[in-house]
Amino acid sequence: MNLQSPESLPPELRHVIIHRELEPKESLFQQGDEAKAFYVVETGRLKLVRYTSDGKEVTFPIARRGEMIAEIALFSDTYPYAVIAEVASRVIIYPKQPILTALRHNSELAEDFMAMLVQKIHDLKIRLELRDIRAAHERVLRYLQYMAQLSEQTTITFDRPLKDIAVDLGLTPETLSRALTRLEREGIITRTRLQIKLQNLSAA
Amino acid sequence: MNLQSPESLPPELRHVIIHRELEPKESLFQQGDEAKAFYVVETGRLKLVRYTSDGKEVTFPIARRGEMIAEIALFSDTYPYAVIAEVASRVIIYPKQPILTALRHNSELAEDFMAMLVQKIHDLKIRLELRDIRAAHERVLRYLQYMAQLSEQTTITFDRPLKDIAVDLGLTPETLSRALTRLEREGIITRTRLQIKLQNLSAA
DNA sequence: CGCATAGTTGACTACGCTCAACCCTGGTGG
DNA sequence: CCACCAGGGTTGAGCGTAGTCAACTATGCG
Repeated sequence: MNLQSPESLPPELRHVIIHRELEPKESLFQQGDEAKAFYVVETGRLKLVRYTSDGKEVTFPIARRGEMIAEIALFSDTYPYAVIAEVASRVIIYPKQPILTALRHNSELAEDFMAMLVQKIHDLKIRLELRDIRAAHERVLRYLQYMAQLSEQTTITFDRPLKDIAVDLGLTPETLSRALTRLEREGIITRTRLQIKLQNLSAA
Repeated sequence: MNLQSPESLPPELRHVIIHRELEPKESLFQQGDEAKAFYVVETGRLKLVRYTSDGKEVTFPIARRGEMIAEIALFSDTYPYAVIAEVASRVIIYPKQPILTALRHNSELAEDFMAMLVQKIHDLKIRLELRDIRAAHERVLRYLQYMAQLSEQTTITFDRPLKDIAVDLGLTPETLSRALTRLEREGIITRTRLQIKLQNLSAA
């Protein structure tokens, strides 16, 4: 049972979910809208946009397939931010009341949901930790090590452009590029296009 | 019913929880230890430390009373990081199996737990968003606005030293100090010690 | 009264950002 | 098949700002 793959859900929940296709720039919901559902990304790439009281906006990327969007909706009346598709995307819609009811009555589902939340917390912490590493090349290296660890490989293949990785890391594409060439020059990684191989995981 | 205040818990859960006092520098658990419990901070201040494969360490502050620690333990076999008390601290211990059982059988408790997790995700996202604001004074201002919004006040009183705030914001104390004096000089805030008042929430 | 710690201020440095030019690749159309 | 174009990636030069180090002040506690 898994909220990321609806076909595994129990029938009473499976038939209340809807899919929605979004075109580039189309918004899934606006900041302040009534919180009616939470979502899971099926395909595409979206971003979260928050408008602050002084009118500026802060954005936050939502990239990965299977990522939850607006889980806060379940425990809040309105959305505290807007979500906008960056490219054509497809999401699963879980309407608030039905999913809350299902979570209450189906402990297995609730457990899966909790595990997803916990995982997300872990991911966010990692990302925040990375930001505390000032030196770009070290931050990138730590990121690569983390990715390698996840996939249990020493070679990482990116499924999206480096400039997207850069914003995830809080760097500009230029700085990321320089950091990678530096790591390569120092013999810590080798790379071909979007493939990067870590050389010696043990050494400093 | 609330995991942050044990007296509100049902008896079957209340009598399995334990409290633990930690002295400064004492560790709650080590990275790689078997995940036996998750925790909630009652008093004090702790930090999370992760040792990377190349021996360096990355830390992460855990400050607030009521904050959960190691919720990942519930869905993982080992702790992926260590937690160490920075000052004398006291935590509630929720042993893994009993709490998992309670969450399965008590949907109200599960809902409270999910709400806590969702809230934590929200907090982490906000913190991550703040890091994307490069200019120190703007980052600080955004942080102050966010704090003010939470407490629905225009005056913020800090319960911990500014240098702790600084690390939360990813700044050095010196830079935070300069940012605050700048905001004050520009008439955006006024302050006395650890009290800060936002002047005009509307203007840029 | 003195000590420890927090906070402030100053001078200098370093590193990431910005802007700009250029290369390379892949896709499209004549 | 080549010409063109668009986007990603790389490289370079210069700048700005946060970090670092150090000295000093303020505050609170024994």
